[in-house]
Amino acid sequence: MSNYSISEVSKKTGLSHSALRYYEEIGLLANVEHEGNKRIYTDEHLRRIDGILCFKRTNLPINKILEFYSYEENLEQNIENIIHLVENHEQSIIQEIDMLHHYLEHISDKVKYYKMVKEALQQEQSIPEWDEVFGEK
Amino acid sequence: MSNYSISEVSKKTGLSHSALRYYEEIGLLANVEHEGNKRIYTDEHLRRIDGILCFKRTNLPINKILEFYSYEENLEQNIENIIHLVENHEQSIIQEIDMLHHYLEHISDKVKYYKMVKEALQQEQSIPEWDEVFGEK
DNA sequence: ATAGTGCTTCAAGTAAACTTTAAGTCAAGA
DNA sequence: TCTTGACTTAAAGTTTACTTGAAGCACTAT
Repeated sequence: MSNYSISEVSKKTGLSHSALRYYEEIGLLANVEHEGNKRIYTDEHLRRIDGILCFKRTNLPINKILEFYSYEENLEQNIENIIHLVENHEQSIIQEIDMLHHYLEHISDKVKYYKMVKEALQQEQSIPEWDEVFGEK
Repeated sequence: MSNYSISEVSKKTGLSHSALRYYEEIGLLANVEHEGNKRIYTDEHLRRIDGILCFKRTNLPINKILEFYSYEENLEQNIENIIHLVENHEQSIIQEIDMLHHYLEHISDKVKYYKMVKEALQQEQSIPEWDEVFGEK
């Protein structure tokens, strides 16, 4: 079990100093000891930040992340709430992935189309129209 | 080819009146005619909005969407730029999907874990610890 | 003694993407 | 004629998640 300065945590997690202080201020990162006037982070904090980043990167807003950790503090009373929260989040990630897959096709079609346009320009041919190429879609 | 009021477009696209006016203001939705004091949208506009929403929903920021349509206005001069933009965007969607898949596993583990906790509570057994269950990960 | 480094606090500022508010226009219906 | 409903403009306000700035403390190196 080691202790870390804010700079070390920043380096390890990719979060800025100010973000770390902000998370502490809003109660997302609790129990950070202040030795003298300096913060000391532990491995416990690093694990918590990992969890926070997992939620953040899947677009769970900070107030929901706060909600999650508040349930964690009193798990027995909030077991239904926490299951509800993580299941909802799981579903929203699945839907987000689906949506991205769907629109990715459209974007890939755009890539194909503009590459055809480039070819046509190089060959001094007429520029293909979208509907000629992807008319059926 | 029909014409549409702002309310009709709002209903069809899901964008609010104010969002539609905002898009026009920043130049994302151009050539909207104003008959008397009212906006008239065409099928052309609806297609454009479809395109905008495809970009938006895949998290391309508005300034990049503006950039895309500015290249479109002068495609021959900007064919390289537009290919670059859409290819980059395609890659970023692919990466985003990968990341979501990755973190989805973690979230699904959380779902499993809290369901086990719930079971244990109902059976009045001891609450499993995370590391006992997912210790290897 | 002085300068530099790394941290501190607190308040104010920022960016993106709209939304809200206030005040007004215009045409149709009772 | 009066009101209602859909629309208009312009400016200010909102939300989220931080970032930046100003001023200061504590320790080390010169």
